[in-house]
Amino acid sequence: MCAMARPRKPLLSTDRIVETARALVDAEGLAAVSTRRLAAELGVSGPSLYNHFRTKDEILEAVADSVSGQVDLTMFQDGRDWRTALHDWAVSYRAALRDHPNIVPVLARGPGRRPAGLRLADAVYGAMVEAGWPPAQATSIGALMRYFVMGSALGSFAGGFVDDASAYDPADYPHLQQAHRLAEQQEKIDERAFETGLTALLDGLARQYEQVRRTA
Amino acid sequence: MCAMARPRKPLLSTDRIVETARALVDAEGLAAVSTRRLAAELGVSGPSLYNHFRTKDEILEAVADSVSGQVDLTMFQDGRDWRTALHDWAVSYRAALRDHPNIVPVLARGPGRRPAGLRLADAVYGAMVEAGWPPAQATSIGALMRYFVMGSALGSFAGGFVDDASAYDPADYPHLQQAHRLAEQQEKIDERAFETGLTALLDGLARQYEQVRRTA
DNA sequence: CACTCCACTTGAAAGCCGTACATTTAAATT
DNA sequence: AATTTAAATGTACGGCTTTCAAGTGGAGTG
Repeated sequence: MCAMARPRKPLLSTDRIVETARALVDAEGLAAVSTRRLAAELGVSGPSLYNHFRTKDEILEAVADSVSGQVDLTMFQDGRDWRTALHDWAVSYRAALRDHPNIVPVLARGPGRRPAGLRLADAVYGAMVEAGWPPAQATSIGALMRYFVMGSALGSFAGGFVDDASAYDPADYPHLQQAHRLAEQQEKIDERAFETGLTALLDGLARQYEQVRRTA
Repeated sequence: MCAMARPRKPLLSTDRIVETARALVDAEGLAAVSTRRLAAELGVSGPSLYNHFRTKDEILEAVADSVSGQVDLTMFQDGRDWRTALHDWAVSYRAALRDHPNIVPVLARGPGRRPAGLRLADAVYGAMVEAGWPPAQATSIGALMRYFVMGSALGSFAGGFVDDASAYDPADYPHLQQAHRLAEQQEKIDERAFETGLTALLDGLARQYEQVRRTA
């Protein structure tokens, strides 16, 4: 019987796979992405994917990279001062993660060998050095900003406090009595915590910058 | 034939399961923990675990919680000023994660309903309020500190940059030429980035604290 | 002491999963 | 025209989590 040979036009392309996978991740979460399910979504049968990717993980990495690619980097070329650029970058970074919260765990594994992820690190590092930071500090800044943005994404919209009040015995957490009620306003809390932390970080870095400049 | 009945003394206990699971995670990573493998490690057969936990995920959550429980919290009762206490807490928190890096992805999903995780949040919140921070800010501080510590753990010892130099085409990331070499010194970079970021965060928060105190 | 009930472990099995492999056919290359 | 390569397929293997009925010893009640 027909063993479905090579079609006139390829049914699959890496781009189509990544795009469909991203849509599936966004809509139903990481756990919903199985090779069979994704293949079905593409109108294709299971192992076909392996003609375009060596492994399922490669697909997820590609999805993650496509999200990294959505982070705006133009602020590093506008002649903005380093502090404003860094702020805007963090906000844009976080916005990209917020748009695709379900892929964050993959992204959080670090830049790895993903081109767009590396481009992020490169842009920050370059801009900081150009702004006058010593190379070692510039490296640190890239890393610590990533820590904060990733942590804020993972800890919040990827599921933080449980909103089921019955999960808490108020007697056990005396101070949280007020705080847990806020679980329902989780979004606002996260937004505020992110802004507060970002401002604090940048204030603190500005202080270090002055010291560095003074001794140079 | 013998269908292995109820033994004189229960072979399993939730504590023994959690302890063994933690050892397995530490030694071989999250991926090595399958119900069968864990059961084998306990000298028991597969589904026996389900007499003590409803799901595998519950086991991992328990492991994560046991790690949260190792975080020192005494600094919040020593009469230390809030800034020093916060610093010491962050360091202790990170140290606990560093001791069990493989469970970090589970921990990063947020405190959920894990008792020890909630106790952490409670302690920080309470200490900040007592130090004079307004409740809303205290909540933010607990969240943003968690963001930073978790992000730093995930982004670094849970696997960051790939150390295979062939992964990078230097032409693509002009500024990273120097930086990527440092992948081999990853640990030192992470340590420094963490310290730099923590100091900056605390400096920034101290500044906000002054403003808050002044207007109160 | 007899008897019932429950706690604990088990083997078997259902229904997923990722992926290796040989196979088929069309396109691309020589 | 002959040959190589690319894309899709069906089948299959081994692993996974979890369910379930069944068996058996201990604990509690009469």
